[in-house]
Amino acid sequence: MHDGGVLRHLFERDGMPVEVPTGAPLTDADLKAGLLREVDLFAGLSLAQLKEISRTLPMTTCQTGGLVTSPDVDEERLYIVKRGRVRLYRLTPDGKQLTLDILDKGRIVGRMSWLAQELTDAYAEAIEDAVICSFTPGELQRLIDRYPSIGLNIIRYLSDRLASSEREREVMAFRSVEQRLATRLLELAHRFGQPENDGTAIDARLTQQELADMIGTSRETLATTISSLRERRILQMENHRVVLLDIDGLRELSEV
Amino acid sequence: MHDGGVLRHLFERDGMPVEVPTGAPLTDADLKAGLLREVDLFAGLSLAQLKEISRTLPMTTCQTGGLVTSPDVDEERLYIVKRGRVRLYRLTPDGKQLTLDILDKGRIVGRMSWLAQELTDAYAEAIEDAVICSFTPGELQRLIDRYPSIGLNIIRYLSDRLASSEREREVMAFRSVEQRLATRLLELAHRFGQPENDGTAIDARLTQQELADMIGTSRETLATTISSLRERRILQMENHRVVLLDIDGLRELSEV
DNA sequence: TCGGATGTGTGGGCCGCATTACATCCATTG
DNA sequence: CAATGGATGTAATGCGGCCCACACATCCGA
Repeated sequence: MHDGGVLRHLFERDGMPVEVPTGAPLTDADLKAGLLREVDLFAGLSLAQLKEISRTLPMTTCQTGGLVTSPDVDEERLYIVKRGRVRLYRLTPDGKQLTLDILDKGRIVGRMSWLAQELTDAYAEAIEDAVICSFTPGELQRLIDRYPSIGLNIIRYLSDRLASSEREREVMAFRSVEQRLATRLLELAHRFGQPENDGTAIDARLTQQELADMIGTSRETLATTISSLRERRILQMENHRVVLLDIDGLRELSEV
Repeated sequence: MHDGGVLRHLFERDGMPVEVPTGAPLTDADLKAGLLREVDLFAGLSLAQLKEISRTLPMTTCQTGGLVTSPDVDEERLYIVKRGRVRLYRLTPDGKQLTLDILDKGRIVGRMSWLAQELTDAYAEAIEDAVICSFTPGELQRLIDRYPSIGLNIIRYLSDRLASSEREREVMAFRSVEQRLATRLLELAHRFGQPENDGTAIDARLTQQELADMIGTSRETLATTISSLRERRILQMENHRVVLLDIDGLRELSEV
């Protein structure tokens, strides 16, 4: 098993203060309002309203590798990613990880008794330096009372997540590793892809272990699958960058 | 593959009117309000408000085996189960089914562009005679405007579903068939169990195929797993009824 | 300069499970 | 009453993928 993550967890669990929502709070109101603007949760609000909101919300930074939150944190709180990327994952008793989602700008995680149970057993780790903003349940309640559209935005967000989560269940149940990998790479390309001379690069540093955790397989199996796809000129992968060379071929694999 | 479901789908797809929200609408306002009362969605509303609501909502019946709705239905609509049980499942291109959830009293499914994408690719089939009530997006919007607590109830509901869906992803990724079966049986017992002289019976007619679809395995593998558990005096299963004899043993299996 | 981490590539053994192929054993229904 | 079709039990076979055990490369910090 890949012990990096696990050991870090154990370490941090053992009384070490979780190092995270600890960065220096940002101060510039306009900057903060600008960041909020890109958040789906606040879609439909005016800039003035965003400034109003941003005055009250603490915004913190979290550096790569830090835990934004974990099941061990008792406090109920909702986190919104403003900048950077956060990996949401579950940890099995024997140390295996399953990455549930990569959250970027505008996405939310958290746990509140009356909302968002999702994080009950999931860890959230910054995989890039991230700017995070967070609420308590009370603050969120106030916001919803004042701006009802926020409630609707939450509904929309949760139901998107639910739809894709249930799609994943089917994929895990019936598809081979190669098919799951193809599916996942296409999705990553859709979300983080950028054209490159000879194909589409996925703009994220990914180790093979991380990819394996996303599709629920072992590091070794993933490596041989990648090799096979590389031989077939479907993709290439070097120093943590994946470049898709034959999107159509990949799509064909994923759809069989 | 078990073609019962598939053939029925094909049949119904081919222009046959989906036979479902077609039962005679119920008329007694008090009865309807009583049914609404048990629905989480309307938690927190007074009986008078429920009567008010029930006047406007169509309530229909759907008999065992009927499809409440399917991805082929274009209309956007939200369904609430009042009576009976509805099985929510996905269908793969090659005819395999994965049961996502069993919905009973008070649970909702549906698809709306601004809410509840969940049903985008899922079928909902009554596995017992059911009473269903449904909204259009407009009606729901009106209800939320009038009774904001409904919006919060939806959020709570979706986030529950999301949490359990993501738990399922982990289970599918890492657990053996026996472990998945144990986990699922415990969950079914929790939701539908009733004590019996020698154990806990699961109050639902379940074929082995249906159980297999719930945990994403084949009918044959499930049969041998059941046999093994039966030999170990952990459960018994006869004419579509499962009785758990050794809950602790089962829990031990599921937790390893 | 030398370990020690950390990431990658590959091969062999083993086992879980999908698949295939039957054989019962009902419950219908003609 | 046979006949049909659904649900069940079980055994043989093959393969995908996990686990283990390496060999190697790169990038550190001491």
